[in-house]
Amino acid sequence: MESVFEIIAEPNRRAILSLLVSSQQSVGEIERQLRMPQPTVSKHLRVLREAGFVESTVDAQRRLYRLKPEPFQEVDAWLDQFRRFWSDHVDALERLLDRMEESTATKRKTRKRGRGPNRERDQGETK
Amino acid sequence: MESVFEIIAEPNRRAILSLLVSSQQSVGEIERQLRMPQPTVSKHLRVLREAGFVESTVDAQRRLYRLKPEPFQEVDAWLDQFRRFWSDHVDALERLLDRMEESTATKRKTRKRGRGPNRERDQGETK
DNA sequence: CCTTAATATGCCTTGACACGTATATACTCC
DNA sequence: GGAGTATATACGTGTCAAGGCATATTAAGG
Repeated sequence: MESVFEIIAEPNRRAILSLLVSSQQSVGEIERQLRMPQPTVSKHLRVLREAGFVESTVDAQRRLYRLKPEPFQEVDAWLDQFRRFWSDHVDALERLLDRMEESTATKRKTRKRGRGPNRERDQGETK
Repeated sequence: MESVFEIIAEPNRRAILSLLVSSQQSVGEIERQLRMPQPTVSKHLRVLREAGFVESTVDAQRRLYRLKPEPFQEVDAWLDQFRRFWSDHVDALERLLDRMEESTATKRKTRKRGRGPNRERDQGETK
């Protein structure tokens, strides 16, 4: 189970991670909310912990699990190389929409610019 | 092979995707650069194509593969729910560094704010 | 202590998928 | 149209990880 990508490939693990966004949770709480057998939860948590996605503290017989940021940043870093590329496309789409608006004389001034970082544009190839 | 996450879980596929960032490539070029057997390349390309990561056009007997943006955006969208969380941590780290700088009287004024979007801060729990 | 609750671990089975090797398909050029 | 090149597909095999079920571990509380 090498990479962070293999870790998040598993749907149940993604579900657990999403659950933990709101706040830390005990194994039992996760078990109940996701309706999955307790051993399954524990095993996935183990994988997630060893991969650095979560950490746990002890509260009596409970263990409280919470997220850790690093692995997510790693995924984000990988995505980064593709951001330039895909914002080119978003921009092309926006330009297209702009032209359509213009010609239809639809009066919307500002469109919220998308979530793409690396906004140093201009380097054609909108093939 | 349901989700985009399973697709990018495979190292060779990630390698192919990274290759295609620079420009479109033929199967043979990928094969040579990554030193992997041609059937392997073709199979991975098939998976990537069916998942919408790449598309191909025909150039005589060659097929040129290039990236498509949508699946990457999907991954990015998933990451989004965690960004708030992890930028909290980055911010905490930055505050820490700021304090250290202050006390050591080190004279660096502006630190480049990290790559974290969703910069609507303030909602503690930097436990 | 013994019981109950909460969580972890072990073992087994099963299915998915990556790979290798062989072969099929498609296109080009002489 | 036959040889050569580029790419796709088919099939058999091995590996690995997820799930189910049973059981071990640890803590709490009477």
